[in-house]
Amino acid sequence: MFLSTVTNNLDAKGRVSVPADFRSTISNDSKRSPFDGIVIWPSLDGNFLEGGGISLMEDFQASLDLKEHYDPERSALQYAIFASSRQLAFDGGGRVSLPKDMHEFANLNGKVTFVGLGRRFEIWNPKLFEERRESILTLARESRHILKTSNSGDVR
Amino acid sequence: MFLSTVTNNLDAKGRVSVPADFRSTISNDSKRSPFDGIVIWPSLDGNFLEGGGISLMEDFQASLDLKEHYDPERSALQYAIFASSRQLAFDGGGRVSLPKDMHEFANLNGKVTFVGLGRRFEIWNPKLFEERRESILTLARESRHILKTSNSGDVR
DNA sequence: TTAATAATGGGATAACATGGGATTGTATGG
DNA sequence: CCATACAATCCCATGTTATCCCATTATTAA
Repeated sequence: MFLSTVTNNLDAKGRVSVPADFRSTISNDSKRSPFDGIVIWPSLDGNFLEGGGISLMEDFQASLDLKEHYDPERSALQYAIFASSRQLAFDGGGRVSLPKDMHEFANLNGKVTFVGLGRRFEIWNPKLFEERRESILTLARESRHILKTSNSGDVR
Repeated sequence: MFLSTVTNNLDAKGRVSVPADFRSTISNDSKRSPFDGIVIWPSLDGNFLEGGGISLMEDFQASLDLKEHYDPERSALQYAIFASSRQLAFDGGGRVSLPKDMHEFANLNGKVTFVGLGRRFEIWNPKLFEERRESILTLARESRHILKTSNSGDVR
């Protein structure tokens, strides 16, 4: 499970260390398929990247298999995620190198922020993430009374 | 699993490098049947090619075997895929040579784009692919809220 | 303090995509 | 049956890019 938020350096070669906690999450989970690395793709929700272990893609594959072949949703998702994604292998130090087009998409330079979100994670420009975080937390505060009454402990 | 999108050169001899990731996907998967290459066929959905490893054909075969011999769907698919497909072996450098009729069908000249879609991939004229990609991603963005809920929450 | 885990920098090495020539194979006609 | 022409395949050479490997520093744990 991907938890916590970590900011690491993006070096001149385009490499960045994946947080050690994320790496161990991936290696624990990847007994099924032994790709030692991550998969990332550009988000549909904004200028940041989304990612996870290869098993995330396999789960996704399985859910696509349930849809009809001609289902437009199915091909939309295949293009948006499978076709737009990249597999990035870890080097000996647990780093991956982010492709240049991904740099541009997510406005990455110097530092990148990994945001753990359970099954998957996000990769942000730290400054943009801070703005996003502020606005989302504001929203959460405003609506927290709704959360209290509407469920008993299962806040997501 | 076939992931990401890669554009490579089509040389004067009609050869093109299959992306290294695709090749390793095929060789990992082909323990069942050791054909070192790909299988391609003209798509039924437009002017592009579809393809995969030989194991993909075996999966098709298996699902066709579930249908009755006289099932019209069965023979239609046999004609559309098995009869229309070609096996293309890798050369020493991981290239295949695309037959001329396939060039014409998919409007290939100079550069070709490999699009990973999980179990299979597509081969496009880069320009045509870009148009298709734009329209599909637009659709995906518009319906992404639906997509989120339809995929057990966490996979977008 | 010492050892162990992480993150990071940089040089050496291997992999990949690509072009061109040489060789083999295959179909066709004599 | 052999000879020829054409095309397909193999093989090697190249530049570029990515990856491997080692060294250094910082942080944490024993």
